[in-house]
Amino acid sequence: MSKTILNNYFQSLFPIPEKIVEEITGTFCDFSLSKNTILLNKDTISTKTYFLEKGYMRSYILNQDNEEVTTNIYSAPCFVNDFLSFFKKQPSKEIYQTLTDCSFWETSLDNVQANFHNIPEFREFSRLLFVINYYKLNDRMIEVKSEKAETRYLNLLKQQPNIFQHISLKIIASYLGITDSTLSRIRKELSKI
Amino acid sequence: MSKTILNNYFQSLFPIPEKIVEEITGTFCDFSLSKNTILLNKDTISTKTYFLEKGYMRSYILNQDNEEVTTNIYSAPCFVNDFLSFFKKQPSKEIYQTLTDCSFWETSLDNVQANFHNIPEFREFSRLLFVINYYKLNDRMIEVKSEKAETRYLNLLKQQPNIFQHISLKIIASYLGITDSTLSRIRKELSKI
DNA sequence: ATAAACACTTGACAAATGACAAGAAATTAT
DNA sequence: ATAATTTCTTGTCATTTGTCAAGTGTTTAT
Repeated sequence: MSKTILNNYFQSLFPIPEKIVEEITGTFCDFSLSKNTILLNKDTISTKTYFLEKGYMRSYILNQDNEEVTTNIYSAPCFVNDFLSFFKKQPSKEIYQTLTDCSFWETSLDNVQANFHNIPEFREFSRLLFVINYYKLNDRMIEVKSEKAETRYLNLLKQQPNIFQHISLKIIASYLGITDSTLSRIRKELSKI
Repeated sequence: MSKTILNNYFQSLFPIPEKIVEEITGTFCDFSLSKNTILLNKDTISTKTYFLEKGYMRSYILNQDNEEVTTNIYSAPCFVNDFLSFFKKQPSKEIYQTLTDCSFWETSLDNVQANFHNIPEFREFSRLLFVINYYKLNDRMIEVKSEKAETRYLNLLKQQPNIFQHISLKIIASYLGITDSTLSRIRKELSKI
């Protein structure tokens, strides 16, 4: 299994000498999961960091009424982590589930720690990954507070058109913070124009 | 000016030997701002990291209609950072404003970088700060998507009762993602019970 | 091949929230 | 001390979104 995609991902955020990238990704192992499989369940501690090389995933929580609320959608290539669970060794509140067949790279916390403390470039990379993730989440937060559902749908359609080919509208609706009925009506309205 | 509060904050998240904490905070300088002053304006690059020792702040953005949307509320003691602007040297999209008289500690990116690469304990501390901030933001995201305004208000009242003594309801409403009229009605309804 | 489960749409109605305007109360500036 | 500004409340009405239930078409499991 070639590590090209994984290695390129490291290069894409931050210029890192190829030798160092190979040192970082040396401990990563690959595996695959089929559609609708749970990668990380709630109430479990995440012991690995995951890189999604191919496929689509989501994370979701169950609210008081046991309804699923999609918290994030992941399209490869990207890292998939429950930061709190992985770094603080706490039980995850969210469930991470594949939405298509997926292939991954994983490595352990020990390896991440070794890289974090020994490889300056990896430290910078990790921090950048945090900054970018935080910023994306913050943007979504602003959007959900200040835009109505139709605008949020249109933004998503523009920013991640590919997910509509692979993920059900029910899940996309829950990601947008609306019901599937409402999303259906929004799409109907927009199709009239 | 005593660095006790600042030093204790470092100790509170992660056990760090006192000598090392003093090494970390050695480069921090203090300053004060009066109420309703802008600490960091939009379209500017954040060159400092800030620790709010005393007082209350908020960050907000201006939406298309030039309305203020409060993105975060800060109550001392805590770090106040625009991560993307500070670490990626990009213009900030948000405005950071004091809501009461505030006192701060600040240090430069160069100092943060030196600590990040030279002091393992600081690296761990920084990462933990990111993890905690991300997790809080994620929780708020889940809340705003799955709870109605009244529940969000009650949660805020429970989790941060102190802010209601220092921050106007208009700003709190905008933080909750509702109008001040709606917040006023929610409070009226609740007071009846 | 058939049944079961799921995805999507739609209708009728209810609930939540916003928009706008006006007024009272509190705070701030001069 | 007075005026100006801001904060908070409240009324009326419109808009957005949710709830529940039903129906159709598609996918999945056996």
